[in-house]
Amino acid sequence: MDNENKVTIHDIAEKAGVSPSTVSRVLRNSAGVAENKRDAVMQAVAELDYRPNIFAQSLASGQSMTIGVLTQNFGSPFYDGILQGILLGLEDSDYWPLFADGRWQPAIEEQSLDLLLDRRVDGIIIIGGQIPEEKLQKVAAKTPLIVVARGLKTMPQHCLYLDNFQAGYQVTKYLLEMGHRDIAHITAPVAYEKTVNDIQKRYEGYQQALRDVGLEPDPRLVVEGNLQQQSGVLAVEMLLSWGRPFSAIFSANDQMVFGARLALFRRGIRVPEDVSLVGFDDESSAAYMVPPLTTAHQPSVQMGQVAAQAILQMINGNSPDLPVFKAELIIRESVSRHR
Amino acid sequence: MDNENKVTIHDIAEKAGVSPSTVSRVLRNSAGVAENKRDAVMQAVAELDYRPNIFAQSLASGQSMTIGVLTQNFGSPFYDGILQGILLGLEDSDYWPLFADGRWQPAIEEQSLDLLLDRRVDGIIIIGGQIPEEKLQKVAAKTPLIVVARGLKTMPQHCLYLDNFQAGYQVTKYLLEMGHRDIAHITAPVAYEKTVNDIQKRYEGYQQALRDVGLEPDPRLVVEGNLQQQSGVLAVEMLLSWGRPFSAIFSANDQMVFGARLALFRRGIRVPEDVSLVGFDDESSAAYMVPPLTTAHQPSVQMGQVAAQAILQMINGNSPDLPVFKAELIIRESVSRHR
DNA sequence: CTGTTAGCGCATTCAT
DNA sequence: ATGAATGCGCTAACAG
Repeated sequence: MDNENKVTIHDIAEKAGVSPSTVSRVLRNSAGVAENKRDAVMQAVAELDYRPNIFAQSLASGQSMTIGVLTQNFGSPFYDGILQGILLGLEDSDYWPLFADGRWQPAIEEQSLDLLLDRRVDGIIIIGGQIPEEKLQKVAAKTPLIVVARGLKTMPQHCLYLDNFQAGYQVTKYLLEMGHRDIAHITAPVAYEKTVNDIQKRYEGYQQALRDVGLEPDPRLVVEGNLQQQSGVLAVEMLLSWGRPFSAIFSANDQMVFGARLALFRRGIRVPEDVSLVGFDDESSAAYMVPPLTTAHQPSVQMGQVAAQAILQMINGNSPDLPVFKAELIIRESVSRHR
Repeated sequence: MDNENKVTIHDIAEKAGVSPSTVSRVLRNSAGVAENKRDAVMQAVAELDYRPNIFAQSLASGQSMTIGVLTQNFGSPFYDGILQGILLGLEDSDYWPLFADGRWQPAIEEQSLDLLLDRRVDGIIIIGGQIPEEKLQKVAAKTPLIVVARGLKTMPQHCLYLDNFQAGYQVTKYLLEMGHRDIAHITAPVAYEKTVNDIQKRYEGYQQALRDVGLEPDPRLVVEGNLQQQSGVLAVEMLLSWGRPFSAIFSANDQMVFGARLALFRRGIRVPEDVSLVGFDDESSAAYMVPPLTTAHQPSVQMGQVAAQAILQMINGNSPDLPVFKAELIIRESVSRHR
């Protein structure tokens, strides 16, 4: 049942005329070895196409040379960006990512985390999710841990996230500067609060921006969706039915803004002539909507990369300083100046 | 440096009053064990929270219980769908996927494949890509292999793909039935032929459909893009500059159709009143474009799931029958009846 | 059915 | 600097 060439460290030791331990030394660069022997070993390795057995290595060394990565959903643009960044950040190291998908389900998430731990990963990167903070603390006590896209109160030194408050503030401020006063907001429901408090933060930023210009946030301008596109459609329907006039909509993510766009289209409401639209996430298709959508870009790839580098540092016993990331407003054509 | 509770099979053997091998037997279910002993073992396992050391298991058994998955690009909708399917298909097994990203670069791809092999994966699923067929043959000779989204001439029994010819044919036929006669097509350039011959197949299906109703394909109606959105914009510009009238555009993927949509918008050409539009892939945002886009759905999740199940079968020594998948036309509002 | 005995392939002492 | 010896934790072949 076994495949692979079965050449072991002994074979190359024999061929190079040295002992197995010496071979191990040159391979791991763990001690000085005479030049000529080193060369002989390298040559033997090349000739026999020797591949170290990673299980034996791990068993003997106690390290798996893998980093567990727990994401919530393959196929989500923001999360995928982080994954790509992690791949980038791990590229020049000898570590390999081991991915697991929590599928937004707490039970699956915890189970996946355990499986990752069973796989004896050397470090763990968790992207978002809703695993209880206590559990994460336990994990962090035993294994290097970085949590991306989620701010944890009790363990900020493990978190890498976007300043969502300032992001929401910034978007709203932009709309205000464009002359809008009646700005609707599509957010996520209270039930999601713990999960995606990112979304709540954006909402808070929105409120603060309004207050800072003397406007009181109007609950009739705030709708809750479930972050999916379809809920954006419903959100606009809801908003319209409430009868409270608005000249702009700020959606907490791009998915819902897509739905909002469609709903407006169905109603014959023009964008941006009648209503301006701003999303969040800078999904790639946002730039190709009709009209192209203004949105806020999250540096997801960079976040992933930083996460990977940070975890490598932690594995080496350091405590990296983790930056807080900022969103960047991407101005396109879905916002017009209001009167 | 080591973490994890260090309870080994010996500890639980001792606690349960049996030998280590018996413990192994009940854990692996590899042989009959007396009820009482089995219970004692299970209890000890639970009490001590025993976690088998996977390195030792792998070293001793020669199996890694992992499936290598080589994709081309995290964040690509179609590929991500396949990944999700693989996760699903592996869910009830004891195997775990090990992902690698080839990033569309042949060199990286081959390197990733080697790394996967070094990790001693028990099977490999390769999604698309352009690793030479000879190399894949070598790999297949040693390790169970499934290639998804790529049809290989010499090893069809390892391939899982969509019937792209019939898909292209079907889309074109639909357009013809809607009264269109001047149907433009956005495909991928010859340079991509080996890589994504999926795209070529769609093109061939397009041509055949035309011929079957007595129309000769007109080269002035065919443009090449690079599969990215931006190239869809350019494609339409090109088409327009050529001056050959057309009433419909069939794009070989959704990304480019998004670009095409934007280009038409810029030119003030209405969809579908002036020009009908059909994409391919059924990206989630296609349904929320203005107007919602007609496209062809590839059962990517299902393909991934089948791939996973097939690889598990191969690992068990069977040769699974691999189905050929069909695309499904998703009719939305971007196509109108022509005259 | 069950305990004993050998490795699996490598890293790492310990001597030299 | 380098070889020999030991063990990582588990599975499997071997006896009984």
